[in-house]
Amino acid sequence: MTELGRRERKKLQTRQSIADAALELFLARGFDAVGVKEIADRADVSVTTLFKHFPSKEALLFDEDEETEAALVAAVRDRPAGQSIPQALKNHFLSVATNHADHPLFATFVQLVESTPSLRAYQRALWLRQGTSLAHAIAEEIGAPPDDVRCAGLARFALEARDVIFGRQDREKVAETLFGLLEHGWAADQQS
Amino acid sequence: MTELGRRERKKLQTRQSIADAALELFLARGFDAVGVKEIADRADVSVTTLFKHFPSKEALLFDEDEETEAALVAAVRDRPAGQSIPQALKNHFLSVATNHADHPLFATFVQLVESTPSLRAYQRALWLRQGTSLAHAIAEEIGAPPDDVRCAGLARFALEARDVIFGRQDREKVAETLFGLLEHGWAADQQS
DNA sequence: TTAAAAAGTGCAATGACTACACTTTTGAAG
DNA sequence: CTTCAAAAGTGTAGTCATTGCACTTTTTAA
Repeated sequence: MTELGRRERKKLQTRQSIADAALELFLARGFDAVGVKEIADRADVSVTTLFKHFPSKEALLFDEDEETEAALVAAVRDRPAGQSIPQALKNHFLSVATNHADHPLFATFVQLVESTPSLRAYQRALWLRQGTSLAHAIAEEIGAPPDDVRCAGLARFALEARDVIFGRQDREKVAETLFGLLEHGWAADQQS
Repeated sequence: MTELGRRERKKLQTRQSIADAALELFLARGFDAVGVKEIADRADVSVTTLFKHFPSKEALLFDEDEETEAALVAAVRDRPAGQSIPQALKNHFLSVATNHADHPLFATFVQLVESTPSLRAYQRALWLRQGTSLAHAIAEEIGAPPDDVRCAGLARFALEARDVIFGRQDREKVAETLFGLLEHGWAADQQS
């Protein structure tokens, strides 16, 4: 199933070297204080090659986003019977957040992103893209047309809530409050 | 009250020339196809001067934002008695949207922003900033502490809703749906 | 009248990103 | 095993937004 030839392996390895170099340098000295050239040097590739693997400097930090998106959709689709969609999303975000809190690097990573405007913007853009997939997943789940406004709205509100949740310390309580807000309106004239 | 000396007047005039030149060129040829140099030339100022008036190329298009923010806060604060806050916000956005729909330039402007990623990102960042003022206004209105999570959430959801609303044609219906979602949750354990 | 603050200028630099023309490596077909 | 086209990588030179600097010209206010 995963038939990777030498070529593909080397390519992935190069990509990984670049991403690793970037992460280390960014964490050590901050996003704006590190130039693309320096990252390329440390990964022992040319700047041109770096940009063949990543579309922008910001992208160097955000790699595993198909997984994130798949997990998000799965959280909605595979939620336990009887659980509402907002509930499922709330639980998903909380579990992701606490999972990450284990990883010691992660706190630093979040801090880096939060403190760098251009990274925040980039991350938001990525989330927005996930918004449409999430909206589709929700729509399918309740048997609505894929571009249903209600579903699109819930999706965007939920992603917005995630943004707020990750920025706070008292996640549990915040999540409860925000998704509570959505839960009632969602349940009002919709079952599931 | 509005004591503007010659100096201030000239400064404003320069600023306006730049903004005008930028708007014309961007509308005519698109954001990415117009260089800062060209704008400066048309406004008959140096590039250096341009950047003394505006912090970035994107900022050339978004000028009147203190007004926007003030109007937003006012919409909440001065809403008719008995009207809920989500209702007030919904009405505000709809009236702004239809007001703008009159102005023929505005449709083109919206189109320009929607179709240029870097402009969308910039606009979102501006809205986020308004989010905190709006949250404060809401909190004050219901007598909550200024950093109340519930209010911050409602504020962000509302601004998100605005984003969706402006991107659609059937604004009225969309607004009804989205703010309906918020209305119920908001009313659930909160009066006003 | 005059000196300091503000507005504007041109120049040179930085840093992200791209186009280009080039070399090396690799997969696969014969 | 040879060969050859695609893929991966390189270096150079460029564009474009943005900033620092040292400078000139206004404008204000004492």
